Formats: sequence, C-alpha cells, structure tokens
Amino acid sequence: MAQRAGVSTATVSRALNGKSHVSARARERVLKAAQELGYVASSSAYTLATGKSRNIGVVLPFIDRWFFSAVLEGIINALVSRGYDVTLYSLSGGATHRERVFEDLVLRKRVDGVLTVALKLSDRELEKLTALKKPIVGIGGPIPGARSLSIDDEGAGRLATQHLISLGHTEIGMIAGNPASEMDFHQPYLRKTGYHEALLDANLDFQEQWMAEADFTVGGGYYAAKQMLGDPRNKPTAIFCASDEMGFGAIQAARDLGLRVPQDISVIGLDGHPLGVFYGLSTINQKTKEQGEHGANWIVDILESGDERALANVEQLDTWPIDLEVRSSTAVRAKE
Amino acid sequence: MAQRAGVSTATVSRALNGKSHVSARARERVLKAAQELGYVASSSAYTLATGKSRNIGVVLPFIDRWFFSAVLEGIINALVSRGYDVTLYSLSGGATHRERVFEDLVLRKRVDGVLTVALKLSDRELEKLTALKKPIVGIGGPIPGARSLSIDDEGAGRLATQHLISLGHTEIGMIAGNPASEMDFHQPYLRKTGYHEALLDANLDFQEQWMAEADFTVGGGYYAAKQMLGDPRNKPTAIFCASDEMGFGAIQAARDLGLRVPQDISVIGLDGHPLGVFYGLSTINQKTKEQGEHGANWIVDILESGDERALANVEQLDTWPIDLEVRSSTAVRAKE
DNA sequence: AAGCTACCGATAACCGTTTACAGTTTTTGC
DNA sequence: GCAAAAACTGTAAACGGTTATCGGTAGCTT
Repeated sequence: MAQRAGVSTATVSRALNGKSHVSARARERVLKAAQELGYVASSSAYTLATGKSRNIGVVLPFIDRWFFSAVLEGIINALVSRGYDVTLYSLSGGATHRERVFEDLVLRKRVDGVLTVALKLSDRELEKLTALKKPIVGIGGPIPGARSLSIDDEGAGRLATQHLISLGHTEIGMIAGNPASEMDFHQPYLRKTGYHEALLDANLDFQEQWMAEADFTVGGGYYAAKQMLGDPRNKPTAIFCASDEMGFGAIQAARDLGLRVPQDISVIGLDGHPLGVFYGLSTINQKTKEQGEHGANWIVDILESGDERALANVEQLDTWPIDLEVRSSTAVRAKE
Repeated sequence: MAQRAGVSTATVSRALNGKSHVSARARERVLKAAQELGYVASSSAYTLATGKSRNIGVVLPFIDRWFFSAVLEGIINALVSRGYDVTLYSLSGGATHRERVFEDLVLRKRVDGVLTVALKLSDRELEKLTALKKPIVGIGGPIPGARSLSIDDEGAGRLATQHLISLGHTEIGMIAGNPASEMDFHQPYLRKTGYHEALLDANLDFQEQWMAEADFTVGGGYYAAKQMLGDPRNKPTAIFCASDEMGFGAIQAARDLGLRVPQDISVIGLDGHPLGVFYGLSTINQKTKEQGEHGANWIVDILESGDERALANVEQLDTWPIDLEVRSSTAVRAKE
C-alpha cells in the first residue's frame, strides 16, 4: 500500500503501530505518506492477523430506560477513551431476539470481551458466553464463574430504610421491583431483603399492605403508591422505592391524593437519577454512569494486562460504593 | 478447519452459506462436523474476503435522553432482525471525544453503513463520513448530500399551535429548544417557525415574553414555564413545548404555581414519550422507535439491493408522518 | 584494517474466509 | 450406450494486514 513512502510493508506496520526499531527518518516518511494517501488500516485484516478486535460487546435488557442508558453512556465514554469500539446487543426484542443475540454473539466472534448489564443469564446463555473464552464482566449483578461489579443491593435497601427509621417513622412501606419482570434482575429480591432486615433490627412491624410491586417505571410507581396511600385504614408514613423513577411516581401519587411531601409522607428512592434534584427526592446514589465507566475500564485492564492468566474468567464480585443523598422528600415523622 | 468432514474448504464455505451447488450429502456432513467441533466462523476473515461486515455504525449526540435511546432501541431491533450488528458512537464525551469518533469511524473501516441521529455535522465531519464511500442515512434532520428521514418539524410546530388556537386560545406561549445546545439540532428553529406561522395565519399576537428557551429536559421545561407563568402581568393561557419532557416540566411548574391543567393553562408537547399517557399530556406523536426501525431498514435495503448505483449517497429527504394525540392537558380556553 | 556486533529493513509466511477456475462426476437427451 | 451438458467439488489465489526470520550494513573494537 503505502510503500510509496519508499519502505517495506513491515516498516510501515511497525511505524504505524509505534513498535520496535524503526529509524526516526523512516517513521517520518511513513507518516507523511499515510497522511498524503489518506491511508486507513483495515480493522478486519488487523483482527485476522492479530486475533484482537479492539471491540467490546455490551448486552443489556433495555436501552430506553434510564439506568441502562446511563450505564451505557459511561461504558462508551470509557471505551472510546481507551480506543475501543462497542457493539451493542439489546434483549428488548423478545425471546427469539434474545436467543439470536447470544447465538450471534458467539457465532461471529468479533469481540474481545463482553460486558453484561443487570442481567441474570440462563445456563445455556452462560455456557454460550463462556465458550467464547473471552473475558466477561457483569455490571449490576453477579455472574456465576465470571467477574462482576455491583452495589450491595441488600445494604442499599437497609440504608434507605434505616434513614426513614432514624427520622422517627415506624410505618414504612416499600415499592419493590417486580421479580417476574422480563429482565430477570437480581436487585428486586435483595433490596426487599434489606428493607425487611432493617425493620427487624429496629423491632418494627411489617404489614402485608405496605409492600407493593412495580416495574421500575414512573407509571408503575404511581399506581402502586396510589393504591397504598389511597387506603385510609392503614397507610404508611414513609415509602422506600426500589428505583428513583418509581419514587417520582410515588411523589406524584401522594400529591394527587392531597398528601404533602414530606410533611404527610416521606419518600426515598434508589438510583441517583438526575431528575431527583428536580423532584427533591432523597435517594441512594449508586453513581450509575461511573459504574459503567469502571466496568469498562476493568475489562480493558484485563485485556491489556498481557497476563495470560488474567484472561481466564474467575468468579469475583466487586462491591461498588453508594451514597445516601438526603433531599427534601424525607423528613421527621409528623406528630399526630 | 472443518475438513474433518472430509471435504474441501470451498465446499464447507458453500455449504454453510447455503450458496450454489452443493450435494445434500456433502452439506449434511459439513453441518454435522460443524456441530461436533463447535465451529464458528470468523467475521474478520469473512469481512476481509468479501468486503462486507454486516455491521452498521450508529452515531448520536447522547444516549441517556429519551428521544435518542428510543430511536436507538428501534434501530437495534430492526438490525438484529436482519442479521446486522451495530457499533455505537456517542458524542457526549466532549469535543476531543467527538473528533476521535469521526476519526475512528473512518480509520477502522469496519462498518457497512452509517446512521446518524438528529445530528448537524460540521463540514469536516461530513467530509470524513462521505470519504467512507458507504451509505449514510440521517434520522431526525437532513444531511447534505445524503439520505435522511425526518418529521416535518415546521408542520409539527404549526399543528400543535393550531390545536391550541382551535380551542379558543389567543395568548399562546412556547418553550422552544435552545439552539446553542451542544447537539446542534435542526429541530429547535423549525418548530419555532411553525409556531410563528400558525399565529400569523390566525392573526394572533405574538409577545416576546411568551417565548422561552430550554434544553429539552424536564428540568429545563420546569424552570422556563415557571418564569413564564409566574409573571402575573401577561401570562399565556396555553403553552406549546418543543418536547414532551419539557411539557412534563411545564405541567409540574403550573401545578406548583397553583394553576390547574387544563382549566387554567393548556399544555401540549411534541414527541410521543411513553410517560405522556401518565401525565395526560397532549402531544404530537412522532413514533420515535418506529422512526429508528424505518431508518435501519432503509439502510439495509440499500446495502442489499445489489444495485451499485443505490450505494452512492444522494440527497434525499423522506418525511415521516406525525399524529396529533389529544389527552387531558389541553382544553378550551376558560371564559373570563 | 579486519572482524564482530548491533540494528534496521525486506522477504515471505500466515491469519481464516470467499470465490474464480478448472477438474470430475453425474445426469440427460438422443 | 455415448456425447454433451449440468451439477458438483477441489485447488489456489486473493483479501490486507502482522511478524519471524534472515541478510546486509554501519559502527566499534582490537
């Protein structure tokens, strides 16, 4: 190609890749020629020759929900900075779609590694993935036999609940995730457990009607909260929502029922959604975007460590820190 | 590789690709051998040999905003169905990031085509892109010299405004986009123009303080609406918001000011955001996800047409239909 | 000045597919 | 039953890079 620089292909390759012994003069000529000819290296030839693609596969259950798009944003920014591309696989297209994604991912082996987001994989899917013999990192939920990065969901649930307890609340409701939800999260169950534990530790009552399930969306939170708060017989004075978006819905529901937040009802969410500031929603901030960045950097570190052993998948769970962010939606319990 | 099937590589290739003349017996043996060995084809070798990558590059300004993630969701679903991968480029990482994206996109020529979303490109970027000699389709805004798919933003602005006029409103405000916004949309200006034209057609007054600018987010809409509606001297009785999310913010602002929607103030948005149902926000539905699907199918059609001429980029603008969806946030103007 | 040692640069093999072309077998028509 | 045509299969040459190997040259040392 660019031997019009007057050197051999080997020199061109070495010069462009900044590798070993090339004289400064030769490198200069190569660079100049590449510039003039608008030379572009073909990634497929590079991949074929080296076995590396500088491309990471990201698979997530949805794209148009805040948590996932925020993680994705973090992932992409980190990967672009380190010179990697990302090819995206969404499972939102239904079951046949889902199958196809895992089929394709393994069939066209064009990724150096895989990042999954908040996904609980079936045995078969896990098998497909590990058959790739490429590093896998899960964000937001453990993956058997692979590395993962996640907040302590149980601890987060406990912390949120304890915050409400510390404000003097004794009748505390929760809007949890819907475990039957398509995405098969780990989170719903764990956050619920944390809530129960906090109540238990404080010797507080738990009542059936203080627990509702929704789908993590604003609308879902709205309807669940309206049911819970609309019943005059036994309504809680505080609610912990397993996601900020459900928290927004709950605040809205409370207002529509004529309840003042936080005087009549305290609400706390979990996520760190940017709109939280706008709604004044107290929350557990899990710094979602940073979580994505961290996971992305992690997988690149593994790939570039140069250590063969590092490439093997080992089970490892890193816990990501969380912050309690108190805003105006939580306050001390009103005197009767 | 899989010549343990007892046939040549050529036959293997033909059998697996379902191409021309291969005997049933040979095909069977190849398939069986592939199964046994867990054979997977290498996409890079395929790409190198054929020049096709079955991969589309998608470049968008943000990921974690509803419009973009919805378009993306549509794009991905359509492309997966047709057997294509997508590699994603986000411009949200700042200027150096942005430059790098276009540099990379062209440098590692690993896409068969490019889809841009709501992007106004600089001359240099456009040049880089067309240098690829690959089909380009723009969604949500025309691209000079290439195909694009977009709603009639001016018409949408006019329709929304006319809806308010038809309800008897004469003092109509607008929360438009912020043209200085990083993403460099086409939309803000056009939607504003439609609004002005509708007022003009109906011989209605336009006042400076009925026009505000915001950044397309809920928070932005909230603050803008609060300014506009908080001024007791000359407030409008209806507001057209250039995005649904700003509409949600406007509704919230109105409520916080003690105004009832729609009795005291009508609000209409533009997008078709799923939360619109929840807020009862009247809107112009632009069927975002379908728009993404359509754009994706379009580019694949071009690639697979087999017609050399079709591959060349020609300037063409397809107009995407919109629907007026009337909900409970707009009503006839209250009698004084 | 001759020999040794670095070190740089060119040649060629290889990565894993597709595909043109040629060769072989089978089918078909008479 | 034979020739011609059709169907199938194998060989080998791309595709566009990377990299091991080897040869040549220049600079040092003795």
